[in-house]
Amino acid sequence: MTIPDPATRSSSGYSAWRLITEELRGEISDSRLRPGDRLPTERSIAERYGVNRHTARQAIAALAEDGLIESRRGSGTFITGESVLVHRIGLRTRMVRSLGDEESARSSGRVLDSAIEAAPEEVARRLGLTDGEVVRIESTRSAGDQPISVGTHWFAADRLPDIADSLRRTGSITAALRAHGIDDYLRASTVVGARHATATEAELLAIRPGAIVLVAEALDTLPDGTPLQYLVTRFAAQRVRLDIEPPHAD
Amino acid sequence: MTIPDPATRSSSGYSAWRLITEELRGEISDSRLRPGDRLPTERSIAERYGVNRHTARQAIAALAEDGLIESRRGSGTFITGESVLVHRIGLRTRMVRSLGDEESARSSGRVLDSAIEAAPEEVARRLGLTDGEVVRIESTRSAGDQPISVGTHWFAADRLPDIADSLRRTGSITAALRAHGIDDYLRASTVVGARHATATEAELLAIRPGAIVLVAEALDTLPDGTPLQYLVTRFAAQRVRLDIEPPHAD
DNA sequence: TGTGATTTGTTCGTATGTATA
DNA sequence: TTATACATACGAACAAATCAC
Repeated sequence: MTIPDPATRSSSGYSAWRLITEELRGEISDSRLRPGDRLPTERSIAERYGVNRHTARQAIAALAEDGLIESRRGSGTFITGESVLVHRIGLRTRMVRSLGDEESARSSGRVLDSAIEAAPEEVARRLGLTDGEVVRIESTRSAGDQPISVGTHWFAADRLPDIADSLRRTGSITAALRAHGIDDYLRASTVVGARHATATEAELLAIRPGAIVLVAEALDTLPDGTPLQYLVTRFAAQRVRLDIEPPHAD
Repeated sequence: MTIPDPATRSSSGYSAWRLITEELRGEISDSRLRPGDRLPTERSIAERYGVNRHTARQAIAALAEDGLIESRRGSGTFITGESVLVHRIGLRTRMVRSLGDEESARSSGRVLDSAIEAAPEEVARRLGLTDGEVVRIESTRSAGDQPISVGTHWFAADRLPDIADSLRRTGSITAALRAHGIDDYLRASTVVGARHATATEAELLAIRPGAIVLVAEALDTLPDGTPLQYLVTRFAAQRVRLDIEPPHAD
């Protein structure tokens, strides 16, 4: 491929860097460039297409945001070959299950931070609180050494004032709730969206700032329907798919 | 906010443009900048933070990719105030339902293209075909004048050879299947991911190239479990949330 | 071990094109 | 027509991380 003149390009509606992006994307999906392979250097790509290094960089950046490649300063840019985890969203399933296999056993959660504070409006509405305080917990979950998700959990503070400590001890919501006499809870609703990661999220998830996160906003209730936990979980989209458990046919 | 010296920044790990991005993002989510408002010009942002216009542009570009803002050449950059549609994924619900409301009535599908061809491996596996041909249909769905999703549908060609024509006539999968004597079908599985849009998808969905699409990969079956339709739907993430119908408690 | 070369990351400067007001 | 504002692209410089010798 050669980059056309600016005059030709302007009529076609494609800029040089977009053409280069598509070209490189093709080489990756055709497996001409395979996971672990090193991409040519910015300079050589720039020379190959007869453009400035900035232009080549912009093309490369677009691929990096898709998680197709990963740049390492001083070293080079490499084709990523990350395995995809499938996280099941269901009535009772809260596990991370690997497509490949036995990784699930090594899935582990960790509490980053917790606080008791006034309930934000949205949270109060979801938890059915007219007014009052909530326990907010920030957590992460990893499978093996790969971070999978970061989550923010809210519980009514009057019902479960020290849920954070239990969670810190057990490393699992289910176990922490059991310690408070709650043996079962159900997923009442889940809404999924996607956006770019914030700087903090990117750091916690070990992805590039600007990479995509899947955002799942969910409400867990007791079997009788009482709201228990409102949570917002952000998954690294390049590593995770959400598997929606089908509703049971009546 | 002031951008610290490069020396100070290098220890903090944040570049100037990232700091500006976060700052602007905060102003938008705090509603200090509201939908329809105009962002300060690149030049004034650059001056405000004492950086080069390129640096300001890089910060602004990150917000544009999130769909938070929209740049119009010659005019300015504006805060987008797109309404969010909630698309319900459930056992039988296939409608697009607006948060606001009455938009749902104006939801309409359109067939872009169809062909009968050999089943790709993945599709054959999902549809339970050992070998054979499939009908592939490319479609779009809009609510009002806003494109919501583009979808690729696959049906076994021996079962429903002219499903494409029926779909073209009726504009609805449900109606098209009814015309072929199929009165009911169920969602058997859904897997959701997210990635950046391709150039084609961006054009069809009226989003910026590089904006995010939610990708839902699903299998519909007859009530007896026979695979009926395998489909991959791409939603404009900046306009759509997927609402997962909770499984019924036994 | 250390030193220089390589490679990516960030920033500034400048120029030109294109769309809009 | 003119001015404004965003889009793309080139050139230069330096920083930071890594690698090869």
